[in-house]
Amino acid sequence: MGNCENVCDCEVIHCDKVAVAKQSLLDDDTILNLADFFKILSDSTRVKIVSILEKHELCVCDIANLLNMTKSAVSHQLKNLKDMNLVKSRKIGKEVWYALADEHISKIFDITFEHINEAQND
Amino acid sequence: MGNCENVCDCEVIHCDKVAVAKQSLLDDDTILNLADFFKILSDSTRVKIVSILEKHELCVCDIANLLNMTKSAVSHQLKNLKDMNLVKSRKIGKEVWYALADEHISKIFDITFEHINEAQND
DNA sequence: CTGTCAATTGAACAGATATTCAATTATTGG
DNA sequence: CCAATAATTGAATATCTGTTCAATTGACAG
Repeated sequence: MGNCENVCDCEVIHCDKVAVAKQSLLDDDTILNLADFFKILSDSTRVKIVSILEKHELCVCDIANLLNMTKSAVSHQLKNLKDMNLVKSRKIGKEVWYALADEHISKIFDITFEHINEAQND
Repeated sequence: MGNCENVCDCEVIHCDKVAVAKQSLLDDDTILNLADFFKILSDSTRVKIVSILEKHELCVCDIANLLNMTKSAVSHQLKNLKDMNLVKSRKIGKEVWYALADEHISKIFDITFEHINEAQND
């Protein structure tokens, strides 16, 4: 202890363990991509939208009615979801129909359910 | 169109589709649990911590050194992670060792990687 | 062309959140 | 008991984010 550089406000660290851990650190880009992906699912409104589009293709107005929200608020969130490649859209006349773009989301939701349910049994 | 109640600022919606979608809506509690779970992974610092603890049990000071952050900042985030049952801790003397509490996270990370990588090939 | 309506957009505001800083707690060794 | 130190805690601040509101765009019908 103390024979390796401390870059924070600690005096004693476990140098060998830290050195090993440092080698398997993910690069910043990967970390940021992961965080950004989870961030898009960190809001109730967006989770609702995704869980709906998982099963139904709907237009903005439909979703707004389902969630009892304004078109504007829904549209803003749909844009966020689209930017992150979670939903896709197709325009038909004046309406824009949205659907889920990726089947990974369903898997992630399922595993997350498992985690939540198990965590509650503690 | 127009023969079902509009609760938002839209005039025309697809009543039948909305009615069907309404039946399969997840309840608010479930939605909130999902969003809260993803929220905990929506921050770079916490993703880093989780990805480290995925492979190594470390104390607060070790993590702070690895991430070049203060103990305080790391401790705050570890508390958040622990509150959401993502990490567990054991105290040995003055040190507190943290480790991953749930193996679901690794699966979720893997699937998310797939999604990110595929999305980039568009 | 003109009016209507679904959808998007940008600015503004209110609420949430990550880090910092200072103070405190808990444990060990002398 | 006292000093040292790993860790936690709470308040404060700066930044980020979701919704609202008003204005605009784009497509269709007459």
